[in-house]
Amino acid sequence: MIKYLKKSKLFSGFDDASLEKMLTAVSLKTISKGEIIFYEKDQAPAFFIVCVGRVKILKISPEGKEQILMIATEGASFAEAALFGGGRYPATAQAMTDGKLLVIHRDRFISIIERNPSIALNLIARLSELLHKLNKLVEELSLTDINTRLAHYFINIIEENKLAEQDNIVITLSEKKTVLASLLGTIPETLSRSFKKLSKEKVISVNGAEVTIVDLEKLYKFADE
Amino acid sequence: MIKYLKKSKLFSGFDDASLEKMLTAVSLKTISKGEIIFYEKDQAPAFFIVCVGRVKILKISPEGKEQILMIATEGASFAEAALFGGGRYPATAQAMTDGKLLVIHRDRFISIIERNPSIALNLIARLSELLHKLNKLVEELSLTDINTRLAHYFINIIEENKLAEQDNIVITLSEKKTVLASLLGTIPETLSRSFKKLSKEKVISVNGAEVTIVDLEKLYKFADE
DNA sequence: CGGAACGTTGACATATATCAAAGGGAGTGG
DNA sequence: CCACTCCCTTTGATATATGTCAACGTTCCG
Repeated sequence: MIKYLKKSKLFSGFDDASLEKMLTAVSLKTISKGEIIFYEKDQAPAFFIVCVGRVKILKISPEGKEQILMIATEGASFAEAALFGGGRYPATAQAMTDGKLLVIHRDRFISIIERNPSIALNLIARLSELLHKLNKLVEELSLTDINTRLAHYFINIIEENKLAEQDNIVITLSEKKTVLASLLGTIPETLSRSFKKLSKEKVISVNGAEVTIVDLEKLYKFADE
Repeated sequence: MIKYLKKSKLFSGFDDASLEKMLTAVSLKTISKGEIIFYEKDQAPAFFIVCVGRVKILKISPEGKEQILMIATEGASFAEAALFGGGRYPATAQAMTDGKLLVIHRDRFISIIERNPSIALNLIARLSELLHKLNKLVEELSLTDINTRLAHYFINIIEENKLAEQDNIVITLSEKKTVLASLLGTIPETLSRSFKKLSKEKVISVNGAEVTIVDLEKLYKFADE
């Protein structure tokens, strides 16, 4: 399990001795595709790190519309914040694939960080990062239309992977369009129309899950609205 | 300044000796109504605690629509998360009234918490609380209509102040309706119509800034949609 | 008293959701 | 290898919520 701890953002950079201490707070859990790991409002005795697989964190409206808050991939942790504020999970977690999770148990973990400020600092950094992301999501949901959000999505990918220099930027969508719709706060039909719109405006061209950036400058212009 | 530190959530419960240590990281700042304390994307050398007055944290769209993320009242801290993720403020802060702020300087504060796990734990709790609130905001923006959001707003106030037992629940709005609109992710015209709708449905009755809950059960029903 | 900010109302525009239908693509079983 | 099914995706017609713009009344405060 130490191997997995090391791969996670939260505990990377620690020496084996520190990680050994963590082990008392950790167990392993196998998940299968579609499985609900926890429901919103469940009691929160633990948080998780993804070793293998992918997990989505989501909210569901009474009418059944789904808003994905984040997708946790390998090495990512989720539900860290549930340990403190209120002790309940603020959203639902569902496995998108089969996989394995590290389960970090609340009480033991807290007593560990009480004595290990550097772990606390890592956690603080992680929570800050989450806050930034949610901040951004709020901004997009409240202040921008879907075309803009889609443009932002591409720009993020381009910047994170430093693709801007290339001549031909091709992005292979890592999510099904249905899932992407939910990430962007909309539904597949609307997303499909947004793809069409950006295509018609000669900003991108789409072929299944392959998106070619035709006009990067225009893409930035779209994102600015 | 120790007095103000004690009043803040972040540092309440500490003894004077611990707070003395904090003083090396703190200075005082006077603000006047309307003043911009920082802009989104500014370099973030510090975070703040409100001693006197009220501050709003907001995002602005290119078209000028404003989304308030939170309103910091006396004792509240804001922009804590900016110290870590990226070092820039993720939103703009503006004084709603004249007031005074404690300014907690980044580098000194970090070196203090490196040696004081209990301060780190408090900070973690605070960040978790913020995450919960943003989570909720995302949910509302993405999944519910304005009538529902307004109902939620009232229910929150009722539950926070334990008003449910009273016969006649009267809420005096602590915000101008323009501000409330921005908090709920909408504009004054739409909010006004929402007030009207809830009034017509005999859920509330409105007289200026005084809102009387006419039918609590119905209010909960509205919030459930 | 007068002006500025706030609040409401109406007519209208627009973005997005909803509903219904149909076309692929991938995988399965015969 | 074909036929079948399931799920994803797209498209069209329509409904609805919310934003926009303009006008007017109201309150607040210098």
